[in-house]
This record gives sequence, C-alpha cells and structure tokens, in this order.
Amino acid sequence: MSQREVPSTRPGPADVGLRFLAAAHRARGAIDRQMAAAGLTLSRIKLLQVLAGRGPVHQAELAEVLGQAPRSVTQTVEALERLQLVTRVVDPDDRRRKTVGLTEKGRSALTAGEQAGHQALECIFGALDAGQLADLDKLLACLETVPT
Amino acid sequence: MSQREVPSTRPGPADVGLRFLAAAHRARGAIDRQMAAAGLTLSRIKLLQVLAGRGPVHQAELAEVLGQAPRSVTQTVEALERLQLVTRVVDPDDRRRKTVGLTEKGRSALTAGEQAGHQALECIFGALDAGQLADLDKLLACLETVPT
DNA sequence: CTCCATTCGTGAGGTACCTCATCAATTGTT
DNA sequence: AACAATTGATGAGGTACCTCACGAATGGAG
Repeated sequence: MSQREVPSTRPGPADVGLRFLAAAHRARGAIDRQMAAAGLTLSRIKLLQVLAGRGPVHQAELAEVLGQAPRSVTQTVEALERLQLVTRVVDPDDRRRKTVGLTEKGRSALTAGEQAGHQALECIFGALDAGQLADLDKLLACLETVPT
Repeated sequence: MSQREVPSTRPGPADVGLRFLAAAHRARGAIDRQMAAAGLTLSRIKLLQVLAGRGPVHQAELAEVLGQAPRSVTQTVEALERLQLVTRVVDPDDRRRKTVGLTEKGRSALTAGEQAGHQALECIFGALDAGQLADLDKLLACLETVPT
C-alpha cells in the first residue's frame, strides 16, 4: 500500500509473528523429541542446571530464576524427584520451604542432557551462519524489550 | 575458545536457540493472555479460520492443515463444540468421519478473535520496524528449511 | 462375498505451562 | 503473647500439544 512492490518482503508484524511462533513450536518439538531418547527434557535440564549452578535452593527461588510460576516448578521437581534426579527436603530453618538438591544421578543426567540439548539446538539453529545468528540475536533482543 | 573477543556478538547456535525459544514462549503467553479477555485462544482461532476458509471439513483434514496430530484436533474441536462455536456431525457417506462446521456464533467469535490476535501480534512484533521484520522473516525461512 | 489392511476418531496417559484457592509456617505489629 | 499479613508449596482445574492403543467403518483382494 504505502511502499509498492517488494511483495514477498515487507511482511506485516502479524504475519511474521505467526511464523515466528510456528517455527518455535517446531523447534521445541524437535528438541524435546531428540532429548526424549535420553529420557530427558529441556525444561528439566534447565532446572537441573540451576541446581548445579547454585547448589541446593528452595522452590520459590527456582521459580524466580526459571521465570516460571511456583506451581510449575513444583510439578517439574516432583517429576525429577520421582526419577531420583533431585532430592527435596523441608528446610529446618523455615519449614514452609523445601530445599531441592541435585543427586549424583541427577548430576550425570544433567551432563548427558546438556550435551543432547546442545546437539539438538546446533542441529536446528546451525542452519544459520554466524552472521545470521548474530542478526537473529539482535532481533530477539528487540523483542525482549516489549513489556509483555 | 576458537575466536576469542567480541563476546556479546557471535553467539553460538545453542545460545540463540534458547533465547529464541524463550522469546517465543513469552510472546505466546502474552498473546493468549490478551486473547483470553475475549474468551478465545490462538489455537482455536486458527482452527476456526480453517473452517471459515474451506467450509465444513472432517477432523483429519483439520489436522492435516493445522499440522497437528489428529488427537489434538479432537480435543480442540470438543472445546469449540462445548462453546457452540462449531458443530460436529457424522458424515453419512463415511461414518468414520465427523464433519466440523462453523456456527453463526463461531463465525462472529472468529472475527472478534482474529482482531484480538492481530492486535496482540502487532503489539509484540510491532517492536520491530519493517526492515527488521523482513530480516526476521528471512531468518525464519531458513529455519523452516531444517528437516525437523 | 468374505477378510484384512487401512483410515477416522477417541480413550488413556504424558509434558509444559498457567491461574486461583488453600493450608501451614513465619514474620510483623501491637 | 496474640492476631494479622505475608510467604512457600500444593490441590484442583485448564489449555496446548504429543504418543500409543483401540474400536468402528471402509475398501480392496481374493
């Protein structure tokens, strides 16, 4: 309308947005599918990473760091506990809290998972060269600007 | 390791990938939150759009077009039927099939929803100017190349 | 005209998130 | 000490997807 020509370029925000969401959905699916082979999940790995990086923490802190609702963390921790990758004990200093800690099993699952996840990500986003990655990174930074 | 310096630029595929997924998650959340006000959802709107564009179709076709598993379509259609936005009848020509059709209520919900969704998308991806959108679009096209 | 393979939809169960309502424990505040 | 407000975790219930297993209906081969 305003510019004329260049028809296929100049897509509107809504178009690109939908495409963006679709691409992310595909990527997420592919990654989780690849990681499932190792019996793991991106979300769970991320939680384990926090534990590995900070030592035992209570769930509220996990929620904070992961940017998730506390309820969601409870659920993931439950699963992880069932798999014996983490332990969960009531904090004696504040018995409302439950401190989550990494087990040995959890630690090795983490390294395996990180590797699998890394590979999966490389496999998908490796389709972009270094320059494109830098561009995409910049664009994502812009998107992160938006209030939400 | 290999290159040194330029730390913030030249991010690896895995870094950008995670950032990409995180951004998408945020965007998706924001959009659904905004649309929830109108009692709608992106997924449901997309399904209604297919119906509006093709007339009544059976669920397998919906799954095909939407790129989802048939089971997922069943679920969404059930919800939509409960809301009386679609009707679902057994096809007399092939009684395995159930033909899904848009109701009047569904049609108006669709227009309302499309508008809400469009706004939400504009609100988020409007943070990028036309050039950036075009760039992002190109990058997404590359990502779509990947087999999955 | 039988049977068998395929197709359609769904039951069951899983992961990842969310919100809202609750309960228990802690920390103010008089 | 006594009560109120806050905080930590969870129950209940929801949306969005998925896979796998299965029954019902079709359709094609013999």
